[in-house]
Amino acid sequence: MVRRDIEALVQEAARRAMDAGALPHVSLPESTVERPQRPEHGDYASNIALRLARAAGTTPLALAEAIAARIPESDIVARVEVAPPGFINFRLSPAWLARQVEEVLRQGDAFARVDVGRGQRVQVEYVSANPTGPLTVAAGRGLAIGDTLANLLEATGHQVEREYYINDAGTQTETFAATLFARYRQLHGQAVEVPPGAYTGEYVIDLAREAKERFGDRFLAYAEGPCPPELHDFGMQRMLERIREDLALMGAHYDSWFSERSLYPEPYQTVMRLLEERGYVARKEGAVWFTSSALGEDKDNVLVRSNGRPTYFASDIAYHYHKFLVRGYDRVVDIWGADHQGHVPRMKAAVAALGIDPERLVIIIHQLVTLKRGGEEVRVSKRAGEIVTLREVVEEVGADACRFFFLSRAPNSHMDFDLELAARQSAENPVYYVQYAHARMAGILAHARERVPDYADGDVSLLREDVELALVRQLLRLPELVETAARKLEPHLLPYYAIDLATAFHDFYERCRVVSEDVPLSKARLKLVAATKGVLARTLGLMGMSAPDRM
RNA sequence: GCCCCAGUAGCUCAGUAGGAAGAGCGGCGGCCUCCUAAGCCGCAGGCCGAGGGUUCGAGUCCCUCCUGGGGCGCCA
Repeated sequence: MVRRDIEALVQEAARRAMDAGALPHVSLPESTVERPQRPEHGDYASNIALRLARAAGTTPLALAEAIAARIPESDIVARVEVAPPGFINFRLSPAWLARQVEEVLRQGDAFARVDVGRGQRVQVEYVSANPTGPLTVAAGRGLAIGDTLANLLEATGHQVEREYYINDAGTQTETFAATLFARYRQLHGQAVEVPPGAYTGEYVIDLAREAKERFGDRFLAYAEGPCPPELHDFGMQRMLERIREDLALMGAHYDSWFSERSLYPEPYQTVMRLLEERGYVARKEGAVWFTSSALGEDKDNVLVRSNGRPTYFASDIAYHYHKFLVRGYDRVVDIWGADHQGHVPRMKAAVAALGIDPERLVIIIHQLVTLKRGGEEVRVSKRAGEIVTLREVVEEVGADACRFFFLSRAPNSHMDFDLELAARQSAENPVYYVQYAHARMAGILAHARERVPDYADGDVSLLREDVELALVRQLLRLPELVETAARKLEPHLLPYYAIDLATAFHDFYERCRVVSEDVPLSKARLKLVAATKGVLARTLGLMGMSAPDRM
């Protein structure tokens, strides 16, 4: 990775400066090299002199000169310059850059991999919406973030498991079942109301109709009681199937599906006993509480209701116990919507109470998606029935565009999604800009198959144009970007890189004819195109998007 | 009232462990005899919400305030 190579040169130069007495012996900052925004400042820049000038008792500029003069020779770097107020700027060697095309081709898929994870076991849990309705647009955002994060962690040498947590226990599922049962009875001509807090969406009526066809009137015998278990399970199963279909539409594939019910009686009972033994449990007002206020939280939280039934929070503690202590993940990443934000501190406190380092649990909160239609806000509530489903949006704008759009904003950013705009602007969506670049490359390679069938012996040292080398520079960014995005758990860096890469390619395309009368040059450029196509395809792959050969 | 998140170009948003203000869209003006014009080139557009502080240096860190979103259930 180039940044590391440059960093090593800087560190070596700094050590030499110390040995020469130009710099006192101080501990060197680990990371000083970055990519400047402006090309005049070179390909990489180190701020080491600015950071050490005070300790060295000299001016940043003088220290920069002292260090720059001691940068070891390297075939990577063509020029080292000192610039005010004390930056050391590096310009990469054109010949070395051109050679990297061979390197990218040789490495293939391995080029996008950076083994910093060392096989660490990481679980990524995302979406995990209740099986009480179809997936909403907000779930799509969680999906895009979680799925891409999982890809990034895999690319950085982690052993990744993607999990969907099925909330198939608890009050919400019962309310859902009760609604279904009421609808079922209504379809049989009974005058019953849906229960308070019911899921009033049309889809529950559809589901009741399905149940009626399948089961006839056999549940009417249960008239006055709660929803019959068989109908309840039927409803859950059908909703889950629906969710699986929606996920598949977005191209998400899970390694495991974890049922909340399966936490009972074990490991739930063990967890409750552990918390009790450790003194984090209190009984008051007929309920069992987790005494999180003793751990610095605002308040205590109920684990077991006065009616004897565990809360969602209790399930979640048992669930995380299972993740860490039964399955033994080194790290767990949960992707939650902002409506669960208040749940984060107590979840961390609970994990800590179980003796697990809370740093091992990373909870990424993504802000909610505000849906708009023609500038007007659309309220979305699963229970109230006004729903814009993820499926509707995917069918309207396509899975690739959805993913790209969801990924283009940092999880912490609020997001407006205007359905009309998304559909209308689809031709100008950056996703097409990026995919079009890939299709163009495929087109060129197809065109070349007849004229220059074999370019394996192409000499990449012929690549000397600015736009050619600018493209190579973009290719070399990918490993750095993958590492950064995985370390910071920020998948939104990928779409921006994809746009930069596509821009560099389009620019190259406009200025450089690839397949021409000049056969040696054609061969060299075909290698560049092939390398770029691979890098772009890998970038799109990390985002879970397709890389079309034709558009 | 308390807690979390955000406020950067007309709009939607980036800004890679403080370091040298960006992209896309929209606007205006150019470019197809040629491997895909879903493309390229140029122009315009900013007191980075406000005010203090730390620092050689702040969009980035700290404090106060303003605006918007989310939370503060024996719902999930």
